[in-house]
Amino acid sequence: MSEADFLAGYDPAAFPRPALAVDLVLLGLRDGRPAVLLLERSQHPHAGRWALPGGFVGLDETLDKAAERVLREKAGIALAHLEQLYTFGALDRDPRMRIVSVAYLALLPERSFAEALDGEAPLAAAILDVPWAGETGGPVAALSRRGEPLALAFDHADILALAVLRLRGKLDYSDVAFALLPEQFTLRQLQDVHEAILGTPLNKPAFRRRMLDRGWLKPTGTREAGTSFRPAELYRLARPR
Amino acid sequence: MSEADFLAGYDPAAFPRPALAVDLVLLGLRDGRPAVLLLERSQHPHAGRWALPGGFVGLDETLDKAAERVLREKAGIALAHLEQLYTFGALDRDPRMRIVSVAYLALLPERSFAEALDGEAPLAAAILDVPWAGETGGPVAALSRRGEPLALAFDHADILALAVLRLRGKLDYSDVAFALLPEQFTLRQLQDVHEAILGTPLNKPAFRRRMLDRGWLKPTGTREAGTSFRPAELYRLARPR
DNA sequence: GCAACATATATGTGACTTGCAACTAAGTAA
DNA sequence: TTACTTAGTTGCAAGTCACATATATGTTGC
Repeated sequence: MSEADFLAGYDPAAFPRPALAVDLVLLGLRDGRPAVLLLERSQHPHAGRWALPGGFVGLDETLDKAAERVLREKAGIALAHLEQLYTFGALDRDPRMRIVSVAYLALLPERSFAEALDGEAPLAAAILDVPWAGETGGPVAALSRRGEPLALAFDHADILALAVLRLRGKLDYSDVAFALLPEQFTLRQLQDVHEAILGTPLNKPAFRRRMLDRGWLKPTGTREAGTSFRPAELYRLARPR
Repeated sequence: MSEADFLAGYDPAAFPRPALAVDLVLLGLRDGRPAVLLLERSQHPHAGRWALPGGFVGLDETLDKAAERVLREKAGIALAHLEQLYTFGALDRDPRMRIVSVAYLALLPERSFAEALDGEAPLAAAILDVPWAGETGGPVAALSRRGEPLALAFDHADILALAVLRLRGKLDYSDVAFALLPEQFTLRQLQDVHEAILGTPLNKPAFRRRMLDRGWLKPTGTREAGTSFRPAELYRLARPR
């Protein structure tokens, strides 16, 4: 925009602006299935429904910083892989006022996910039920521990659906999968992550070859402990994330 | 966010909000190279620099609608493929005040691109010089007609770089390329689009097979006109976009 | 009407990738 | 020592892709 256009068409004091928020999809794995951390809303609107942790963007913080703050304050998580997902701007997405929300995807290794659940924040885990294959897209459901679908607040079902879609799309050509694993992991664990996200079984030798040929993995020389059978080699990311 | 959190932590009247804008990457092809339409800024800040067309998001319009409006009002383009790219929220991206901008990618077929250039809006075309291969990523330059790099305003160089990156990534598995072509086109034209975006030559028979095997294309039965050699078959998209 | 020409379109082939099944290796447990 | 379970490997068929080559079909010039 030119400054003339700007001054002529928009007086920042005179025209009200949409509010700007960030919402976080806190995604991890539970029992080999994708899961998210949600907050139960106690007040209307959408009281009793489940919502993504979110917060407003301060004037003095970037979007990424706002997402980190929400991660810390609302979920009690110090560190996680965070990436911007999409910005949702429907007029009626929040009944109170116009709120535009920048959705972020946070990927939590199993341990962080469990710690966040046990922490101060009143978070609950919900299994993501994805009824479509590949990158078809479509709605997803968040299931309670008993397998019942949870009612989601606002447009958060759409945000969850997009999160799964994006993750599936990036899984094979990027290193996001490692954000869901501890620092050291076996190839089987890596395959389990891929299978959980994609929702389909993968061929073991082919997967192994592909991963090792990529050159991202470095064997540690140590093996996993505590198994009652042959322990697998532990790997780590060669170029740390 | 819970409503309690919301009311406790954020009084919409008391706390100032970032301004929210959309910026458009108007992308087309010129002489087999990717090109964008830019506006020269006449006022400070960044007077004399080149900027993406943009505008503020109204309280009563969605992000997509705001992008359509900018497309119409600032570029005089009635219709184009529009998709959200990324939301830029650095604190100092605009020296006047805090502005968060949702960047959109608009894809223009050659004809729309030329019409926009000849229209009312004072747009100029700039060739995109992409000095990296594949999806490496990195900075891009906008070149004037004489091949000199143009000084870009704000963080618009970053936005352009991301636009190229995204387009390259989506080119092969989505149908975005067709948004850069007229309704009817030859396979050679389609290949030219791919080569221009990717910045590398492609193998003809392989490209042809891949495209035809996808099942997206439908031969029209007619051929291109005006060639001084064997005219190629014209295709259209089977499932219109 | 006929060759020259330029490009469209099709075919053939070897290198590489992927999916699957069967195999060997290495640990625990009894 | 043997049974068992999972880790990790090997071999091969099917499919994909890049490249070279061959054929087809329009225009242009004579």
